Amino acid sequence: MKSEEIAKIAGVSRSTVSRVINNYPNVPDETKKKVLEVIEKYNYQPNTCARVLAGKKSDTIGLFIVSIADAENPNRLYKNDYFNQFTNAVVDCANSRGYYVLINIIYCENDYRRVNEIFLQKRIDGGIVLGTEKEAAALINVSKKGCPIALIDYDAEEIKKNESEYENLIVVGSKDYEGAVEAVEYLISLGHKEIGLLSGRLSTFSGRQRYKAFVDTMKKHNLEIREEFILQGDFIKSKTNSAVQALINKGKLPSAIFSSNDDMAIEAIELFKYNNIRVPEDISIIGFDNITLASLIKPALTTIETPIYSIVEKTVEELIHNISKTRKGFRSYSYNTKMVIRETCTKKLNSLLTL
Amino acid sequence: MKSEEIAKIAGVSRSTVSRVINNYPNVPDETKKKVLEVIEKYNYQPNTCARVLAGKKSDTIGLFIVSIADAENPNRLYKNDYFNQFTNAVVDCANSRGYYVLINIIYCENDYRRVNEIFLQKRIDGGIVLGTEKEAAALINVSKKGCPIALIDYDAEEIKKNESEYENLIVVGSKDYEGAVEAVEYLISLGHKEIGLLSGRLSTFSGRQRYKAFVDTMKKHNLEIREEFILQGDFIKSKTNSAVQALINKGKLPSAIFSSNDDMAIEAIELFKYNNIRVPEDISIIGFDNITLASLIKPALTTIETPIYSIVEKTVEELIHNISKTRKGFRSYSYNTKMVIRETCTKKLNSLLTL
DNA sequence: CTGAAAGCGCTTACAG
DNA sequence: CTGAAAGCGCTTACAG
Repeated sequence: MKSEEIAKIAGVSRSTVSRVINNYPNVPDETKKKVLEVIEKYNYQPNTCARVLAGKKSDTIGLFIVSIADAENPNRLYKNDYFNQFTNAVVDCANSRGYYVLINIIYCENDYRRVNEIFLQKRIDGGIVLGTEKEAAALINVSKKGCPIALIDYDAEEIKKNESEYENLIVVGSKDYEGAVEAVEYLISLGHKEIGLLSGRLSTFSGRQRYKAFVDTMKKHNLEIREEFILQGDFIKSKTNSAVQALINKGKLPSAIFSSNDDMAIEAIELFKYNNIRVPEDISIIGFDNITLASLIKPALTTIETPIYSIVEKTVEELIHNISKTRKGFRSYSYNTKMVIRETCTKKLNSLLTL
Repeated sequence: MKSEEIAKIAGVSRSTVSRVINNYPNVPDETKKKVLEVIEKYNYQPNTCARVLAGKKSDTIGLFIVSIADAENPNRLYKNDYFNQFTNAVVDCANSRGYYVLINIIYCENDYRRVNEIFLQKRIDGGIVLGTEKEAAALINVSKKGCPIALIDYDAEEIKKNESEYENLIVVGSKDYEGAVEAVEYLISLGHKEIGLLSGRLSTFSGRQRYKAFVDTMKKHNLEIREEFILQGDFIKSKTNSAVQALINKGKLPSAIFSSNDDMAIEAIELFKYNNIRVPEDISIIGFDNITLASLIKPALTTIETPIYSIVEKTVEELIHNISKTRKGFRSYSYNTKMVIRETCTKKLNSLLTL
């Protein structure tokens, strides 16, 4: 069934059918009604490709999930709680605003060009990039070519320097620096002085912010930052496992750890348990993100919550503004985090743990 | 950039450019090379809509997630571990085979027609429906209109009766009946006689299978099925919560429960804990699915694992076969489940719990 | 207010 | 082996 057939049955021209479908103002109610009835009766749906080819939007948002670091895992997304929450929030928010979502996973650096390809293929009206790494420059160029792009977790300051070039770009994220400061201050307020860091990938903005906040806060309190207590987990469970195991093997633990995300914190807790190191009695640990798991593990994880749903909702809304040109110019938004105190942190005890 | 420009630069016609792009056999290597170089140089990507309009496939699979039962929750997918795993597996499998994934959530019965709409709009080459309910008849009709559809978790026997009508349909699932029998047999083998059921939605195939397996196995062992121990959780946390709380209020508990999925089992465990009922000392509980959480909660959940990744992989593969007509006719596949013993089930103790 | 016609960017018989 | 041309199903100036 195509518009011409609808037109014939309704006794009008294709043009009029099209005007009805696209809500043109100057169609008399009677004509409109007649056409709509035929459309309804025959369950007619205009061919999206024909519409796009004729100049309409595809009403589709591309979601690009950067999963480069996890390259060794064949099923990258399959059990990643953090990405899951984002993905689902994007689908929720976009669907409820009449947009379709085309999901893509960026497995390797070479895959970055897929963003450009998919845009050039006219499959999407705009894109959301999640887990943006430093190498994302290519993406930013896509936005220069006219494709509205929203980056989640990216350094907005860097872009602001040349703001005028980035008309089609949006950056949304959370106040990770402030959140991480709160986490470290909390540990210090509990009496901890020997505090370790489980660091995320420094090629991500959030990784760098959380790292910097740790260093700054320790310095502010004149606390020593011991190199052996800085563990490079890179937001990856397997890396975290080796790093923590190496620390345990050395025999000397900090009394508390700030972990740059919950995934790593949970991995560390599992490993401590396995080595008969009690959390929080022997070592306190605080995470970041507040993923679903955080409240369900035992002991329940104390952490800093990132407001994922708010971030995604804003991202989708602003992206749609850029797509429909109802707003323009580079914009960035940053949401407050919130500390969620549960069971994995306690006051520094006097007794020192001997392994 | 369009194919005509590429043609001009390469000194050939549009037709030849198209033949190169579509790998026609009778293009001399030299011509092919020349065209490919220009394409490469200018980073040309053919417009997907124009291709589809001219008769090509869209290389896009629609993923439809039926989330009707959760209608009271505004962010339906956002924190649903079970759907997450499926979604991500679909994206993984499809992307790695060169297919794009268009995700849609079916919030209410009225949304079912979106499957048809999206297909008529020519947005997708085929669809996967997850969480199919009995009302899915409409979907099956879509497949009759020529859109390849794969149903996950649906009663294949019902379709087999009129198999020849369903050329474009595929059904994939797990052997839930056998898995549930194994779960109940396990509880019985531990000495339990008073066994309760936390039942899933009976409008789903898996819900019915798991229910039937419970009843059959109890009968087989001449064990009484007490009506007050059959709790209708409908696969929903809030419903489970009320049902379990009502049971606790009555003051008489079974010594073991078979829960039709992990989500409900975990909810029940939380509630038991809150009421100072110990798992597994006071009550044993076994789940179904083996979601990520199952191994992480404390006590870790004993459960029946559904091989999600295998199911999805097969679904995507067979759907692509139907799309590209390399295979045809109704087919169904069912995967074995596997019991995963952890910490929530123990031998029936002699001491009776008094609340 | 509305129809005829051009055009969107491809693919593919057709003819040579 | 390859080009000219028709056609895919829409939208939208254009003209009336």
